[in-house]
Amino acid sequence: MPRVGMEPIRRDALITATISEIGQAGSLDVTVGQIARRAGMSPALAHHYFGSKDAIFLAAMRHVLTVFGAEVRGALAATDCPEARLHALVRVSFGGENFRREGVAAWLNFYVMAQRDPQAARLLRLYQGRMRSNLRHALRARGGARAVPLAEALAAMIDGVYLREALGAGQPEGARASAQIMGWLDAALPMGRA
Amino acid sequence: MPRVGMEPIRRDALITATISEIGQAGSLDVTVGQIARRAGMSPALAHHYFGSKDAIFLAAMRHVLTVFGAEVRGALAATDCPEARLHALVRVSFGGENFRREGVAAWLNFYVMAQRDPQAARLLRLYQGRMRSNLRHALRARGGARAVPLAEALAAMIDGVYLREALGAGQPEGARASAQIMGWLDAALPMGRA
Amino acid sequence: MPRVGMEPIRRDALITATISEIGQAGSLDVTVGQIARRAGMSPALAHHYFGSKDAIFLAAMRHVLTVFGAEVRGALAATDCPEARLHALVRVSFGGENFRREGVAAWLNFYVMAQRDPQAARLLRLYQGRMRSNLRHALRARGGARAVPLAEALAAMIDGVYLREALGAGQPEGARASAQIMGWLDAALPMGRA
Amino acid sequence: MPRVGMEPIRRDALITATISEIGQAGSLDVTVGQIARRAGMSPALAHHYFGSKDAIFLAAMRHVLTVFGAEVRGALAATDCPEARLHALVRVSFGGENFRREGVAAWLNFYVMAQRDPQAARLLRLYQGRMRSNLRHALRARGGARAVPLAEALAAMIDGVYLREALGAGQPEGARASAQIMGWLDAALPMGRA
DNA sequence: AATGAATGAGGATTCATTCAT
DNA sequence: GATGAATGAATCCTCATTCAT
Repeated sequence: MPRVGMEPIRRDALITATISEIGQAGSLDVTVGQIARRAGMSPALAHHYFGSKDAIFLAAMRHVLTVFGAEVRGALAATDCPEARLHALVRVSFGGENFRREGVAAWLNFYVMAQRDPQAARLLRLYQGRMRSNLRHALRARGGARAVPLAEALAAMIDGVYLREALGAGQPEGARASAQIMGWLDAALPMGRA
Repeated sequence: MPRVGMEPIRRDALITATISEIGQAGSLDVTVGQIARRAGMSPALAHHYFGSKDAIFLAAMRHVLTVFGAEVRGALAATDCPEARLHALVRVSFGGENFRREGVAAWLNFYVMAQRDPQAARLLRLYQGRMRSNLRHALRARGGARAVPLAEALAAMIDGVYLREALGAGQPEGARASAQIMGWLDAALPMGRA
Repeated sequence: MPRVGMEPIRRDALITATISEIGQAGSLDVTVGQIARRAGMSPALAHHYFGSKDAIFLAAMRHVLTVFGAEVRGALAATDCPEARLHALVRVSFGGENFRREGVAAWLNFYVMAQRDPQAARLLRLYQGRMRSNLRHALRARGGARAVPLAEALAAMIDGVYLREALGAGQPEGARASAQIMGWLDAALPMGRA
Repeated sequence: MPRVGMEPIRRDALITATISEIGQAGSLDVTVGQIARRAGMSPALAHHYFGSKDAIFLAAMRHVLTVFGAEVRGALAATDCPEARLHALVRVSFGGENFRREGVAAWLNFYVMAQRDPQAARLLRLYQGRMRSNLRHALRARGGARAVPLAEALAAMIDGVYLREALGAGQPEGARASAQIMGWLDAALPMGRA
């Protein structure tokens, strides 16, 4: 039953399956067979479309970061108020697609992958750079000269909370995480302080 | 040339080798053979002493956390001043044994392992619990009622900075990391504020 | 853009591509995909036309032998002088289509194929029989009763030199090979000796 | 039932099995599994001892050439008479270990392997060099200045006859092959002619 | 006529683990 | 105490081949 134009469908299915499988396994110890089965095809087809297991992983990672980037852009487009943009950045980090159990685990494991794969490292640095830059701009109004180190700190804290949520026994809860971060931010940098 | 009383020596050698291998590989994709070779023995002997690969990993993780715990205790024993103890906790987190390249990678991967292995998860939660508790006590003097959420925040931030350093292109730098954390803390909670 | 009457064109393209690929690989370890790609079509079409990989190989072998047979006929048609015909047989063996690097490798590998495939063996024996017969006739004038064993010897030697050239580091050189063979022949059977 | 000191035994068994398997298949299309099974062990053990399939093939080829070299030395040691040495060289080429059905096929396929593997090519050139040198020396007495080209021709013819025997329907017959070669040699270079 | 889609079968290689010595 | 020997199970990947379009 081969229909034409399957390529994008198959690729998407494989990427989704990869993220799910990594999320469920909690590690990159996932076989192409598992991924392919979840995506409803043979392992051979997975190789046909991606060429190698690493390429599949990389595509999955790129997908996660792309989706996240889109969400960030979407959230920032809604307002020009620096304060609101700051909140949006934090909220987006702990909301949406990439904060379900699966996504969190996948994300954490991409950090691991980046230690081995230069392309993965590049992707991750790209994400980090954009996040820092966004935070700096949003903090400028409120933090003035302290915006730069504060952006750094905020970014680190977001990752830290992410890590904790990834390990928590229960379901990660985006709202709680966001609130936590914003609470700390308000403590460190009361509004109208600059 | 089998000698008596080799057991502790062999075990130590294996644990050290495990941490080094994980650090070098940047992931848990490390074979028992590699570990054993680095430890100067046969894979069979490694199994003889630990029974399984997972047991070796777990022992290595336990070792890292034990050493870290000892360093914390040592640092806290030096003073009763809450302020100094706070600094000590942060400094210890980014200094000593577990903040060399290898140690950082191993640490990060133990987080991964904890997603799969309940015993590893338990160990990690133990460490986290102790760290939170220590931070809370040290913050009580300065933060009063806000000690609890602030401890949480500080702990998360420590992990977040850890993550960033693990990924940085260069060598992780403990001093810089400590300074960053303390800077944030001073911003959020000026001395003598409570 | 399927056009009618493509069959012979496609088949020829595939056969040529097969010989090139085998020549380049230096062995029969050549995939249908490689052959088809070089012939400018999909692997599926290659199968459509030949039915199986073995059939493709066989057709290629048949082609090589057919071309060789045609060259022999052409060379022999030029003269009736036995001496000239003898030279022609040798010259043709080391000249033309089948003595370029590719051809030599393909030829050698057809010997290998003949060890497994009865049809290939039959083809090869056919070629050998014709060659022997031609040599015998050409030698009759000069060698008399010794024509039969000498034809055998000459045939063997042609194959032997072929083998050496196939392995030589540089490009196979038809002229040198021919001269070598004729030198031996003149030594064994001086002209006008019979 | 692991006994110590198995390594040489296993290696030998694998080499022998490889030659047999190649001989039987008539090509290098032989799996490590087949070889290992015939050698009475698991494929994993075969890899343990040789590291790769190519290494197994290479060892087998080296073995064949080594045995052949030993037989040559043995035959040449028996006499100082150039004539006898010449006969010995030819006889050895078509006798002994390497002229059973299996050996012939293996030999032919090593030629193929040499087109792909530089190490194999080196081995083969070594054998060819030694053979040529031996033939030259043995021919010097009889052929004088013509020894060099004649050695070349003789070497080529030996290979050519080898090829024919490899393809013959029946069992290769060393005696017949030897007689054939010597007959031609006597025709080209009658004794006492130089 | 032509091809993208799809897969089953197989093959090299790795590795944790066991066992006899 | 220590290790070489040994393997079963898995895993990635390749490829000839088929099929619907």
